[in-house]
Amino acid sequence: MSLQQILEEKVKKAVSDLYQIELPSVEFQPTRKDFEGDVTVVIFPMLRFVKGNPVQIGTQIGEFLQENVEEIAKFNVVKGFLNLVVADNYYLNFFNSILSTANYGYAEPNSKHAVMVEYSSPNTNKPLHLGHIRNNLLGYSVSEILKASGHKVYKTQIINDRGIHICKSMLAWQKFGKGETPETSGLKSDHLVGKYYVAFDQAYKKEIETLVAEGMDKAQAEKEAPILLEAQEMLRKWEAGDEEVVALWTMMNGWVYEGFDTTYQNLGVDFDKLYYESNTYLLGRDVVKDGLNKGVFFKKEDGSVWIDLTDEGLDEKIVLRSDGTAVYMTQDIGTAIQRVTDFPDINGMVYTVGNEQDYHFKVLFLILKKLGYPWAEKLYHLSYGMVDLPSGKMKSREGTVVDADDLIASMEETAAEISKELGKLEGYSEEEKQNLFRIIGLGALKYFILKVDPKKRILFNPEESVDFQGNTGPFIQYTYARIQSILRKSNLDAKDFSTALEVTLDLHEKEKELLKQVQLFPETVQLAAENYSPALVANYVYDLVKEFNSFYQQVTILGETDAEKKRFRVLLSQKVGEVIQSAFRLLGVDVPERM
RNA sequence: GGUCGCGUAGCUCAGCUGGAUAGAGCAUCUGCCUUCUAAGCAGACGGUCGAAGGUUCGAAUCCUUCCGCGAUCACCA
Repeated sequence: MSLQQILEEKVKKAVSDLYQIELPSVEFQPTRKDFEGDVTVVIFPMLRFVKGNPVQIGTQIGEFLQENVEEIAKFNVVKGFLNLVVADNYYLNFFNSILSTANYGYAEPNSKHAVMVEYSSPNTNKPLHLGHIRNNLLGYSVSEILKASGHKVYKTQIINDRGIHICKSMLAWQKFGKGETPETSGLKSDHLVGKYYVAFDQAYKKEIETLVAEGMDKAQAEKEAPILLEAQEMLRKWEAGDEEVVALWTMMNGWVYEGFDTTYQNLGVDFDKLYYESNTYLLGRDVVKDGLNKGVFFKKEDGSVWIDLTDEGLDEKIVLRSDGTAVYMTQDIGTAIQRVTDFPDINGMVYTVGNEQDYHFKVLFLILKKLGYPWAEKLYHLSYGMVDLPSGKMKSREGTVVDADDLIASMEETAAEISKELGKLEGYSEEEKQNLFRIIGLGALKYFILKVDPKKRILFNPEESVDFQGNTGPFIQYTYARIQSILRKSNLDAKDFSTALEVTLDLHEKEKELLKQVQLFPETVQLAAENYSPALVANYVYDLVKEFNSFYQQVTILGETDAEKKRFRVLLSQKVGEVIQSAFRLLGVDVPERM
């Protein structure tokens, strides 16, 4: 039973004994730093039931608790706030109880229903950029958080491997590529494909210019530029299964996948199952026809199929074109159903997709509900804000993107520069150093992105890039490394680490604060899972680390002469290190032994 | 225009189901390495919580209106 649960009962008992009144609930909050105490009971809400002076009521309840509850050592009352000082041995007992707990803070694996998390839905015509990085990191982290909260999780990706965009890259390569391959060009394979996507756009723009110069109006030129018509023709050929086009498509998509794999690997994200739109884009059509019979959808005169959502305050939405072909919505309906078929145990899906698609998902979920799928109630759009540059939106075609691979590389370089300046790595091999720079560079990047509430947009300034000091990944990693250094020097053996501590120890104020923060970890994991928010984990671990550094500065650990006190401080440090590592694992960030 | 989201210190962000004097980091300034890693610690400076009303004993938090920024409202994805 948690402290708060114990106290809630006791406060109710106090009020019942003192005033013969049954309280429906009691309001607690952590005591503010400027007052003495650990937990505060707010008296104001009780005044509705208990008439009287809040200070007097608080004092009487405080006296009752001090006398009747062994966990309460002292109390004081300020205005309507009853501040309770919790006894040291309560915290020591708590610490003993988690001393040997592996994966402290994580719930029993697979104790909750299975969830599928979709993240990263790239187009296959260009390399990944900073926007994809946010998507990937968020989706991966939320998956790990859901796992830690007890869910079984399937990570998935929907790869948009068909459509006009990839045809543009293919056509430009055919026209201007002269048979260039990743091998002959020396370019990373997805970047090579991206190069031709840009080349297409340049050629297209030039053709429009020419047409406009010849007297055509701009809108018409944009529709009739020969190279665009060619690309559209190529898409038709692809849909018709033209061998040559399909072979080119297979080859160039292959290049892109190879490049994506490297980027994913560098980012440290992975997937349990892949879905390709080229396989699923026809899936939804039968379902739509079914829904048409059931009256969920209706057909217009031209043969197109729609759903009327005006009762829900939305518009009409098309689900099938007049020529019978699928739109985005159709294929998403199909994909959702396919996933439930493939993984019958899932009871919920999370779509990690930018907030520009809020409306799409609102409609998609409504349609699935109207089609009568019970699991439609358990769908969640993890909507996140865009990553913008000071110059505005990132645009691949115009080259104003922060490339994922470049960014990762530059983070590692910065980590290397700083490490070199600080010069603490004597004895490390070149390989160990490189590995460390990767851990730190990626840590800085991932933390920078994940600490922000997902729904807020991120402004990324490449000039200023990402900090390595203050509320940052490296700051937290540094604290972990310091703790490991203490553990190496502590000369304690395995038994010292597993034997329960004397509960008669007097706690230093900093030790108590640390224990309180450690105690919050399990509920933080649950809260982060409920809110699909890695930011809660990031902020939690930052507070923990700040608290530890303050403790580290003020209290000697290895220099302590009392053996039991020293052992406690080492063990406490070790536990804090464990929690840092566990929390960072939820963010997909590694921790170093030294730095 | 309709709908949705956001607006907190110069900048980047916290602030749980309403509670005490709104908190961090960066930047600027001041101390602290002959004790466990100074990527650190301690402190100073910095706020009409976009604006106005309302609910409440109490509002950054809930409600309404307005302002600003963004997204969306395609037989695009």
